[in-house]
Amino acid sequence: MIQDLKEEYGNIFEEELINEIVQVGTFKEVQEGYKFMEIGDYIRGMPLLISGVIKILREDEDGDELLLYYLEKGDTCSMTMACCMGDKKSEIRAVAETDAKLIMIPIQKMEEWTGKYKSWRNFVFNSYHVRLNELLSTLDNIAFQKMDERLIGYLKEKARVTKDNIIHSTHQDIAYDLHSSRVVISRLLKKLEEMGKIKLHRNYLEILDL
Amino acid sequence: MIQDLKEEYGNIFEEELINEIVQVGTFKEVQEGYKFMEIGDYIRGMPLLISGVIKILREDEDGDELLLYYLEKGDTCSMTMACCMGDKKSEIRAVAETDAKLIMIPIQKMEEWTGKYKSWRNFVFNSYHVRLNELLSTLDNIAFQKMDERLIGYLKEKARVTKDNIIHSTHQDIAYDLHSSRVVISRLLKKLEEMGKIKLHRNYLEILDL
DNA sequence: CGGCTTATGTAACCAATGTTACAATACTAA
DNA sequence: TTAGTATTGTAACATTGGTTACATAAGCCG
Repeated sequence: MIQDLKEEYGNIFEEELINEIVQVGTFKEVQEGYKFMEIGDYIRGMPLLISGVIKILREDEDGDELLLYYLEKGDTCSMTMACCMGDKKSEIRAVAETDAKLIMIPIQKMEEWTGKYKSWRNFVFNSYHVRLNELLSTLDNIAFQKMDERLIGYLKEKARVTKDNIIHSTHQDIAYDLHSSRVVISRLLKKLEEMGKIKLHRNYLEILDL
Repeated sequence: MIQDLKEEYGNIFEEELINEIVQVGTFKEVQEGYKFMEIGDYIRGMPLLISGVIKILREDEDGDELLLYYLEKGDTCSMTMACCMGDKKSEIRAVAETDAKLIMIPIQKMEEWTGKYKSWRNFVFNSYHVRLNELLSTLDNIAFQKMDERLIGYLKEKARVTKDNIIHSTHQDIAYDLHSSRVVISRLLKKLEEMGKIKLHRNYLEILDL
């Protein structure tokens, strides 16, 4: 754990802070599909992602989903932080998109470290900053783009975070993430295939030239 | 200015911090329609809103707008903070929705105070927190609601922040904020009028029972 | 008053997306 | 192997929202 921590966070956190993290943090290794957090859950701790990808989803009252963004190594969940502050329930769902390693920090430490360590403060501010912009760009996509463009963006982003030009998703999976319907996604994917941009298979698809 | 400041922020900031703000902040009084910030502008300072309402807009590359949320007294602009951090350009446009009073803080002080004053730190964190949730809820509206529901929500919110059941907007104004077209908004407003929820006039409309 | 501008009402039409229904195919487990 | 299930393809249709076009009305200013 110390190894991983130093590798990912060594250059941004002071030695002393790293030591504290080692003492109070708990190492966690989870499999793809593991659900970290559900909407309405009380926050247990704050995650520092070491490796892997976590996807953050929003859901409306009918259970319709929408992918907000991915967390990658070096990221933390600002939503979690935002929730800690107000001692509130989670507004989002967090699911491991790939196998992942992370360190959970007890939420009490957040406030303490914020006064104590400048590097921690910067890290927290920076996370908020990044996440606000991420949310903004998600909002842009939904507000200003049509579904075909959103689909292309989704495939690119997914390929980027998983470092794999093969997208291991069914059409239904994609439809959920984009808050659309399976038929619509199948239709658009078929068009992309006809344009030579992707190749469709059962349960996965290849990105050729997006 | 000291009067206003103490009234709005006296109970959340230490005396000492208030004094610092008085020393380095500049008081500003602006009229409805005043444009604080344009997309691409470099951030000059951070606003502490004393009175009035500021609306925060997002724009896409074609110049299409979208209302993100309103800032009210006691609020500050997290987007601005987020931009300061990265020494970046503004991602949003800020326009006075009503006449407004505010204090501008030089951005250099942000970092300094964050280390020095716990109350400032909490304020900044809380602003991020509030803004993240605000953005989330904007996103919910766009992703999960239809235009008629969004329109009703818009009218309610606008009546709330302006404390006025008369909405002083043309249909075109509303269409811009909701990123829709005038004809669509006229159509939906007419429906709301037929349902007895609002009464339409030239250049304004009354909310009867939304 | 009479012409100009702005705001609103309305119809007809179009495009994008969502829905329903069903067939075809591929995989899975008994 | 076979029945059952999950996935994909596709057609037909509905709905929402956007576009174009034009009429009407209200306010403004000479």
